[in-house]
Amino acid sequence: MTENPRTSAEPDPPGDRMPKKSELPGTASASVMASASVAKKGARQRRVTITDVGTAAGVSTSTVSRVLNGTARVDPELARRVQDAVAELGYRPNAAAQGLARGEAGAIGVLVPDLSNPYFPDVLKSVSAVARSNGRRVMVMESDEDATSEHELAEDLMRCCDGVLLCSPRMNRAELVDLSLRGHPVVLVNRIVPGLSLPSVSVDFYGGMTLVCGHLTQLGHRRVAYLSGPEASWANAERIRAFDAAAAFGVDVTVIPCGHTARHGYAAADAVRDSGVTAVVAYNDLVALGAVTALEESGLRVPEDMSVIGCDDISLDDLPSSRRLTTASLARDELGRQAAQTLEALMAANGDTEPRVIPMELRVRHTSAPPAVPAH
Amino acid sequence: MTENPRTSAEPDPPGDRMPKKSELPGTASASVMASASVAKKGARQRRVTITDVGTAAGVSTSTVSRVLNGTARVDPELARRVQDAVAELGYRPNAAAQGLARGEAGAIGVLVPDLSNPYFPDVLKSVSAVARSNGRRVMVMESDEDATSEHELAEDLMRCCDGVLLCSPRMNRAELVDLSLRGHPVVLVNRIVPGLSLPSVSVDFYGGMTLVCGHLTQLGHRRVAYLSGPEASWANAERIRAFDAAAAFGVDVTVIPCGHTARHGYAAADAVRDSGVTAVVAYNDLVALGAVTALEESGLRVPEDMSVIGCDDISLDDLPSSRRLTTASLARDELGRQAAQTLEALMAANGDTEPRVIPMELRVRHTSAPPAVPAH
DNA sequence: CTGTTAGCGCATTCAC
DNA sequence: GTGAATGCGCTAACAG
Repeated sequence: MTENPRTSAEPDPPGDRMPKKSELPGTASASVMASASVAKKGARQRRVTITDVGTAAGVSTSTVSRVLNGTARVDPELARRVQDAVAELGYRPNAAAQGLARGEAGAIGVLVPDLSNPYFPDVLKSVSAVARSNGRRVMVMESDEDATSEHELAEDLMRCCDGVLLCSPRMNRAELVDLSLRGHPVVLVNRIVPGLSLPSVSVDFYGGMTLVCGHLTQLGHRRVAYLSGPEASWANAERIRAFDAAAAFGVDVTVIPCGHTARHGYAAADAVRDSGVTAVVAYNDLVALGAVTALEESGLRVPEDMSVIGCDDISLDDLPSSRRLTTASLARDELGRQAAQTLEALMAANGDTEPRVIPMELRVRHTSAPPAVPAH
Repeated sequence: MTENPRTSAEPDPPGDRMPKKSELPGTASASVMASASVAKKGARQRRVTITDVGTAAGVSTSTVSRVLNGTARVDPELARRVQDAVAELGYRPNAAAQGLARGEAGAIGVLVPDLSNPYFPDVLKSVSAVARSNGRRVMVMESDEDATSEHELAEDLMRCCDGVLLCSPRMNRAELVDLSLRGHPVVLVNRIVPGLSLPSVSVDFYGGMTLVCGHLTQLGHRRVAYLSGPEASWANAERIRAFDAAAAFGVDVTVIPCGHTARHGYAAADAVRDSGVTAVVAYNDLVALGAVTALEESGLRVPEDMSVIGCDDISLDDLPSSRRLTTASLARDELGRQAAQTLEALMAANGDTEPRVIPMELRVRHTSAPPAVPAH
């Protein structure tokens, strides 16, 4: 034990200090803590309302509302009394009541298929940033890659949020149409459905995979495997579409059903070996790294014996790996930001946003190389 | 292109089918789609309310409410008419109004410091499972390891949720006390604050690290480094406390300030080398894997030259890595389940739950071995 | 500038 | 078993 004995355990010694004025309301009057202490947890006492505040401050509820929301000018003296009362009573506005009266919830919802993939938390961060800058909360829900529950979750979200971001939705077209008919702000992220009137922001996976194929071709690869992701994934379909097109350049792509996790990639390694390819492209970086692991465990060298290419470029920041994965990269923060902005515009009825597309770039790193036995 | 040409692109060919009856309400009447189509997105038309349904069905709003909530017996004929009207109109209850009237939001909130660590999504899954089984939504917020914003986010959550789960909160004791005084259901996950009246569910990190130290000792290690996590982390403090105690067994632990991500671990590798230890314990698996990567890149062999031990055991399921990390493991789903149940009990006023502790187990895998030059 | 009056959409007493 | 009336807590006209 050399350093920093244990100071980090309790940032503040017990009872050391009370919250600073700037942190908490309720420091204006000496009786604050006393009245707060009354709020024992046993007695589910009636929450303090705006009326209580008004009474305590000797003003009407409208005035309280005004100073709290800055809706209109209020006599400084009254404002002070209100704020004191708020602090004194520990008043917090009731979100449901505000929502009802204002006609909006003050929150946006985000539905994602899988939080375990660092990809989504990253997107979420920038979504949250713009949402908060607009004074809105963010409500996250995860469908766990389950297309069945997704529609219901989306409905839930729509019921309690002013707008919803559907990330990589797996639900079928009909369900999407159903949601789009609600007249509720919804934007699609990474899913483009022809004929659907929903704004969308998506990544150019087709372009990204085309770059990957080009890279592989120039390296001399001819036979390539693709570890396919979730069946209902639009992103997956786009990647496959790119491989289709690549056939014109002499690239023969074998699609191997796989999945979206490292575990899936790990399990698919045998099939990759057996397929006789010299390179494999994975649905995403997680799958790719899983595959690399299994491939190496089975005695193959990457990239000498087998090139492995990922997608999403999550490895750099989020994943620990001695393998610097060659991958298709995108600005996840930009994706999140544009999605949130599009939704914001929609909610402001400044809609009619045309489909936005985030480009991909090829990142050549250490898992791609010419094939051991060049084609021709 | 060998298989599965592109069928997965659109699960349903455009216009192929409408939602099945079991999936969606609104199929009862032939005019459903027609009326739904009226809901153009441009005209922010008034949402259909329970009154509209009542009118359409020729009953009072109370009756509508009754059939919708199953609150009381209703004439089957009327019930049918109500349900038809609901379907026809595409009625969805307004969450805010329900919340206001019922006096509860129908949701619980979960605050986590970092969604990018697979640890939290895992916990979230089981929290969601029990919440949903209780008919409650789950609202997730991320503080991004920022102790400053955490208190505010928690307040936000409390305002719109019936109960809140504070996971690994970084805020200081005073802020925690402030929240605990609100008389609002809150349970602490992975943070124990003496004298605080909040129920808690936490992992026995102390015990876990003690096992790790024992393992290392028996292997023959005497000089060990600890890559320390966030300063405000209780879990981090607990780990350090265990190292303190381990000193009695002749283990000399050097604490190296580090962080909570793989990148942090990667960056700290030099310091580990320089410290002259034969083994290093990381704040978590992410950090450990980052360290392994850097260590190996610098020419050291793991575990021959340096043992590396993690914490949380996320590598197995979530992380791709050719390194099977020796680590301290816990049942994350159990942690989430117990936390959610404790909160549920609190909300039902069946509170007074005593602190729950989730045990840790040692998982000896491939990154720990006897030191190259055994002590003595 | 401020107080009074109406709802927001729904659940829930009450009478019938 | 059903409808009418009341109120949840708050905001937004509306008068003053």
